[in-house]
Amino acid sequence: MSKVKEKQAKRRSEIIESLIPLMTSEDFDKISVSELCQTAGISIGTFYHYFTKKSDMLIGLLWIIDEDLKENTFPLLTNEDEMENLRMFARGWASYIQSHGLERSKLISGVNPEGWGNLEKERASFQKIQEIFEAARKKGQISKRFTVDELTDFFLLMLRSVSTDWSRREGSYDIVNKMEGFTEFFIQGCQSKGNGKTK
Amino acid sequence: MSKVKEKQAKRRSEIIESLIPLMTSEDFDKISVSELCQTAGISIGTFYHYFTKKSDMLIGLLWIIDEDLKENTFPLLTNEDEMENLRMFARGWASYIQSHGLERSKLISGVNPEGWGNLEKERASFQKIQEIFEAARKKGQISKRFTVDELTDFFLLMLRSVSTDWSRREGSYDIVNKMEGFTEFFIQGCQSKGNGKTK
Amino acid sequence: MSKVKEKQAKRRSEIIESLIPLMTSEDFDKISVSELCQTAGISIGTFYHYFTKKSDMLIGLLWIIDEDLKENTFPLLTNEDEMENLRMFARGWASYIQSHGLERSKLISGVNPEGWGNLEKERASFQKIQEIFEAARKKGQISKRFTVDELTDFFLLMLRSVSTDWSRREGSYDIVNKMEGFTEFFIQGCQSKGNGKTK
Amino acid sequence: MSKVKEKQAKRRSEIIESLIPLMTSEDFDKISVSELCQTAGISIGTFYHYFTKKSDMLIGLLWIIDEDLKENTFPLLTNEDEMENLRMFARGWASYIQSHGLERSKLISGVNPEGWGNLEKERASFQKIQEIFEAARKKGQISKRFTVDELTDFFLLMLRSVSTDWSRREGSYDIVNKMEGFTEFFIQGCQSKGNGKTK
DNA sequence: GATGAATGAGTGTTCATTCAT
DNA sequence: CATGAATGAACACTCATTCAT
Repeated sequence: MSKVKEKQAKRRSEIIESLIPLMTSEDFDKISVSELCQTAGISIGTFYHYFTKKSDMLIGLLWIIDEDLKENTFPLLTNEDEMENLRMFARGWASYIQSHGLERSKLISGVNPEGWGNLEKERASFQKIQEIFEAARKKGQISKRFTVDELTDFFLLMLRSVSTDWSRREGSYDIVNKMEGFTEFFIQGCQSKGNGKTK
Repeated sequence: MSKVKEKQAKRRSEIIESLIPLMTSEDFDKISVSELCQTAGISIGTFYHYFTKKSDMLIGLLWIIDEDLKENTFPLLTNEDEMENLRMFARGWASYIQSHGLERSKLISGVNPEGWGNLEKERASFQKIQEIFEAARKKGQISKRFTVDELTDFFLLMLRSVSTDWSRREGSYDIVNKMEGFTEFFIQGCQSKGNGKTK
Repeated sequence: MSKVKEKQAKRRSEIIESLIPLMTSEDFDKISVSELCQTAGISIGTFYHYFTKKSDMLIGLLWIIDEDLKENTFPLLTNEDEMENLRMFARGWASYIQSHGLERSKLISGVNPEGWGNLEKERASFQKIQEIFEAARKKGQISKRFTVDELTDFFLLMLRSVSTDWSRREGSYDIVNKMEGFTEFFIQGCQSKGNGKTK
Repeated sequence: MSKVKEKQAKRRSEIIESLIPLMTSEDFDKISVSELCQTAGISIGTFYHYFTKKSDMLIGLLWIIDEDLKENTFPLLTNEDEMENLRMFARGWASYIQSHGLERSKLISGVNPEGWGNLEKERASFQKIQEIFEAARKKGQISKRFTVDELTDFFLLMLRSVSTDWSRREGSYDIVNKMEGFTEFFIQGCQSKGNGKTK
């Protein structure tokens, strides 16, 4: 990357970083560009100097977060037991939130899933989780009642759910611990064989 | 209710009913009032005759659905075993969807959760589920790892998740059966005691 | 047409009429919608109530003018001698300008030909002139040096040229008489057989 | 001119030359400065180093073209018969287009006549044609029906018309020959004495 | 009760121009 | 000389809401 491009990329990241709190506290569609600019302390012209379209900002934001995830969490997911990888993923995710502050909690698992079309499906986190479940299915670790897609959706929903709750309570408890609990919840659930109505 | 009021309420309901397909197929914020009116076959003036604000329509819609739920599903939730009530609720909900068509599936558990403020929390379905979990907590049926609010959120997320998946696949499988599977998934999960890493 | 639609059409025409002076004095692209609205004494909302896009206004304007032309001038163009029809067209056009005021002079032959794409080619006036030249070609009344398209372009250019001049001089001379002169200029020119360099 | 100034002028010309294809293929107003810079391979800063305003570029462009015209075509216009000078001008112009490629055809007679204010009237080509018609008037070579200004306008319109047509057909015919035909058309027309309806 | 014309603040986006480096 | 980051007014267009008929 040339010096100029590098500088641009840096500034772009700075702007994005400054917008994370706003982005996570409100629906993206509900935030106007001028609001975005006021928050970032830049002019509208500057915004459009760095982002071609409003939605480019969002994509940039997700990209930054995914890069972090890829770098720090994905390398740890090498266990033979896929359920262990699931635990690892959840733990890595919870730690990430804890070290980067409240705001990002929603962004890893998806900010505003509705209306994103296929954007979410292309994201690193989504794909990684899907990979794990696919491997688990092959190894016979998960109940045949549920499809891989369903479990992926559901696992992401859980991540979102815990993160939202933690945000709502303003980080008043240990999210890593809580996350472990829910992960077990999840793992027990998806391994269940019967229909629960055993006599 | 006076004769006049009754007539008004009836017309209001008619309008709402005619808008359910549209409401469920798109994000409420993305639908304009004029689009709403065109679909319902009424003028903008008429719309504002029956609804003070655009969002009143949405509230009315949810109210209608909740009424149905209250009338047909709630009376069945009288079992001593709260987990059984949970199963009942899920089954009632799945049946409702099956008999009323694809479109309403999202509306029971919430159309556009984000940005609703506290609207969701005031809804009958949310409150009923919360009641069940509170009772279950008192009876010691659920793990202490999770709060009632968390479980309520999570259960609703699951309902949404299954319904969304079913919509996406255009009703290609038996939702009642699928729902039972996920309910068991859920029940097993929330009864889990350990953290899964105990040897 | 229903009562409502009729009323709408009337109002639309009123708005267009009130904008003719502005439309003819400046490049359409250079006039902003808000300027248009201020001139017409309506709000931006009202403008968009009657016209879907800014350019719809322009099309409406041309339509009104063409309708007038069709009604009053076209029926006269029945002479066997096509050059006589050309004279008639030019005279009808000049009269129209004289009775409707300065402003419309440009609009018959085209306001801003550049960037119109094929809009101009679809206009009644363009097509009528083309028809006349085609008939003239068949009857052997015009030199083979020039194509029908070229002559049509050129004749319209002449109309525009005279009208622009007359506007510039604020109607200080008799346009009908002037037009006759130019029409003869034109007719002599397009009947020329040689290449002018005969020794 | 100082060495520095000279170098500046040279660079300015280079930039202008590199922009001719773009300038002639699109409406000047529709081309943004950044587009101009990208095409010329310079930065926005550099552009504004050489041109005070965007429109300065256009004026510079016309100036270059006019210089060429002055140098190569004007010296030939010395015939006693002004109509011969007109033929010469048209021929010189057509040759110029043929040797410099399609793109410049519009630029000689004017790129975007509308909205130029008096810019066009100050251009060398306009003034030269006007001089010819003035001389012709004095010598009694042209009909008294038309003013010098009208004929000048009209002659330029013809040049534009032929050039536009040639561009549109991508140079598929011999423009010099075509131009001769139209010049004769024009000359015959402007020498006409009667009103054509005399018996 | 029913209508739809009218409103105007608000939206995302463009772009000529300035200026510190 | 050259750069491109920064600016902000301006643009076309949307839409929830009001109100006279």
